[in-house]
Amino acid sequence: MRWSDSFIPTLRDAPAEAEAASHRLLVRAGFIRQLHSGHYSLLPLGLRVHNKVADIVRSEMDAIGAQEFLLPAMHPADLWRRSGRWDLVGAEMFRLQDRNDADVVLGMTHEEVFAALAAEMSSYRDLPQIWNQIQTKFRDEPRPRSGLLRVREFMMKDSYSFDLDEAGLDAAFDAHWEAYLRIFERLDLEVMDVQASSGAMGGDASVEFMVASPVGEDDVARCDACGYRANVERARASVPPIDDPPSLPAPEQFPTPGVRTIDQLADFDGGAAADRQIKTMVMVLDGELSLAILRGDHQLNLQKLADGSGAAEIRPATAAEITARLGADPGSLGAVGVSDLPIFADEALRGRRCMTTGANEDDWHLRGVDIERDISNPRWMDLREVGAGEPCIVCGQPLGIVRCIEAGHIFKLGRKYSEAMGVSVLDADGEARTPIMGSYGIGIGRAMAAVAETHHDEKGLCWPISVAPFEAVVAILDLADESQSRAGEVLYQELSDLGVDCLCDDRELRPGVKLADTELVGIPFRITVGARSLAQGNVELTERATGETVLLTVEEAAAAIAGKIAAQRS
RNA sequence: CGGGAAGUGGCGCAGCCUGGUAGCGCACCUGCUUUGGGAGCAGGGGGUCGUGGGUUCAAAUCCCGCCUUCCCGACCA
Repeated sequence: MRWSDSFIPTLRDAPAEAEAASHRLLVRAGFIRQLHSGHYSLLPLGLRVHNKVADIVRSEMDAIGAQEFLLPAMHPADLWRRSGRWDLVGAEMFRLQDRNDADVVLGMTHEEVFAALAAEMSSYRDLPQIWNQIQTKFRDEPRPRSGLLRVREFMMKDSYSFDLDEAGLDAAFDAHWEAYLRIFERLDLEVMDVQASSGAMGGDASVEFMVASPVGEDDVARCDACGYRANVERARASVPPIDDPPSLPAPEQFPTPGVRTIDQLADFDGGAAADRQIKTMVMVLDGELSLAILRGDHQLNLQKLADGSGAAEIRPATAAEITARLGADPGSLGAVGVSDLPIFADEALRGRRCMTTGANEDDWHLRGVDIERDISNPRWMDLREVGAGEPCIVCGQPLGIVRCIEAGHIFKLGRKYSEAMGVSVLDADGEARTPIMGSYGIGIGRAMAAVAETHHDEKGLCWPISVAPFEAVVAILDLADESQSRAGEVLYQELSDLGVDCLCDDRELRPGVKLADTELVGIPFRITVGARSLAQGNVELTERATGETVLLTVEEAAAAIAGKIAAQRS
């Protein structure tokens, strides 16, 4: 392709609203443009990269025996009612009516549609199956952000496995796990496969593929010593035991004028250290007021509460709700004597005695609280969020917390959707069986942004050859110079004939502009054809990633470059 | 949805406080010169100042409403 004929609108300045490096650079280098919040147009260069990412994903899915489908993006509401997600999902799903006032949705994922198709299977002989597609998903995100990293309309490779039993699911799950690691390796993304919360998708096992990046939105706890790693929504650390003094015969109320926080109570004369306090959080779980209690110096992780309680929707209670029900303001709350609300207790409180907590009366606290004795029917679960430096649950070494972009996620789904859609096959004994499903996703545009995020420098993007918009660019510095333009044209032709995905920069611009543009766009190899080297019969080969330049004779250049590129392809 | 910021030509910004009919850099068009790291000179085109209302002789500027975008928190590929 010729640059002079192409639409590659590069910008010297990035739009003011772009902050993430991938966002700024993809806009500046002419890959994407925003249409409105969360919806981006892929320009020709952007689509080339997007296609290459999708091709890599597709080839690895093919390699594990997945069959590609293309399903509708618009679904009848009925399908989502059958799975229960019409009510469950809420505002994140785009919903609309057709001309007959029938409810329809824009698919945010395709479990329902694939499961509906799977209902055509009738024998165990039809299993196992792995079905995938690369399709646009729509999600009315509360907050689109960071360019392609979080959008409302995006291409996702989603695949679904159907197996007769758990062992089959395990095999499909592991096959995807391996395939995903290969995909991210080919994208030159360093991913961590981490234990994750299954969240709203349901199911029991899930693994996320995380790319470390400050612009990510997830935190991963990682142990460098033993390799333990998990999303903080799921990660656990060991909590050193605390030696409690003997308890009082019963909780004792004492005045604490003005004390509203854990810290204030820790400093208060007659108070207690944070790790000897019980923190009481009032949350609304699916509309029901509930208490979550933790050690005073521990943080509640909302996802853990959601997973542990099974609630679909969680929010902190408002001050008004709290006062109406508990009779005190936030800051003086406690679970002692509360018997009409569900109480979720963090494991770290188990067995603790002689603790201090709010009395549900402003300016009063209780001391001498013995948890098992004084708090009625708590449901024990892991609720606390791990912090950096805490001892690893496996080996005891300090954990690190790393900010990450979630690039892929695989789930063991279970039978929720196959059951809802009436998928049933007869097994070898003639018994009806509901196949078990797995669900596996990679966001194509997000992966592209993650590559941009981790492959750039001050000059611009720096694509790995596997997904670069072009593998090489021939930059003819002075078009007016016959010998340069002739040599450049020949080289461009030879490289193209040798199968190199090549761009020819034949624009009549000053050399500085052209060189800066190729660097901004991030093409891995630049062949510079200019008077200086050409006088000796040479052209220059510059590698974008390293800036290294070597001289090659005009005659040998094409073959040498093609060889070099072939060696780097994955 | 809670908190913060911002909407002036394609991009980046100034002008607003103290109202007087819009300006700068980059980009763009024409000509000449220039040509190995974002050229120079000369000429030129392009803006309902997000939007609706109000105040005023007069509004980009002051007041009120709305819309949109971005950033920080709760959700996800």
